[in-house]
Amino acid sequence: MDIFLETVSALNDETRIKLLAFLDAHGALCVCDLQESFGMIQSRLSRHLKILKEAGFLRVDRQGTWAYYSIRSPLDRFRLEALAEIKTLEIALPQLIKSSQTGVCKV
Amino acid sequence: MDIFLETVSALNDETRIKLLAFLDAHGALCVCDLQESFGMIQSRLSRHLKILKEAGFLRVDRQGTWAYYSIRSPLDRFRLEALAEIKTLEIALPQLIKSSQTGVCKV
DNA sequence: CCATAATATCAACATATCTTGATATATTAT
DNA sequence: ATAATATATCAAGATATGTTGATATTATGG
Repeated sequence: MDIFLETVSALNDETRIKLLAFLDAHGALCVCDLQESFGMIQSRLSRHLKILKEAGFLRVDRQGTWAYYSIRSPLDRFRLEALAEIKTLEIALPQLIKSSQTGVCKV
Repeated sequence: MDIFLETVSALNDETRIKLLAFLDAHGALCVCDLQESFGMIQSRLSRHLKILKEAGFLRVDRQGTWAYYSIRSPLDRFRLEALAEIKTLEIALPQLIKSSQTGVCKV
């Protein structure tokens, strides 16, 4: 029950749904990239990523000071279905800005 | 997005998860029965049933003053998967008390 | 029409969640 | 060690959600 509630609770936020769709579309991205792409302040992003990670949706790979977030694989059935459902939604996602690669990243 | 969020939001509550599991197990029940079975006050139940209904999980059949709630059918894929996931959870459900049939129903 | 019963809604309060800005932690380079 | 950068955490305020008790609505029977 608790795990299911944690999963559902993680899905219960528009920002996090967009993050899942975005990461699903673009693969691994660091907080920096997401910050630039979504025009969102860093603490807010960090919080949502943490919630998605703890709910089993995301994995993190740390490389130096960067933290690359991506969709966890494999996902169990329900999370996979949730992600599939999210992909069917017509969500306006931002343009990807890879500030981590252009060296422009300034928090 | 909005519909998905409404669906997920409806699932984001322990009481409602139990109600779904209970209605799935027992079929159509009136508020009265649920009230007795769950030992829950009527306004609280009514609220949760409304949320589940508006999120597309439940249907209501009114017979006189009674309102019989049951799992809506057919359910779309995601809601079906959610319900399936709920069924896999080991939730302690209350005993069914059909006060509507024993005539004991007193709100 | 009036009373009763089942259900729905409302207002007030409590609790949880989200956002923001500030601060802390961790890693790399000098 | 110090500085700089990326990320994480925290505290405070704003908003949303859940619970309760009271009241409203709707249908039935006398």
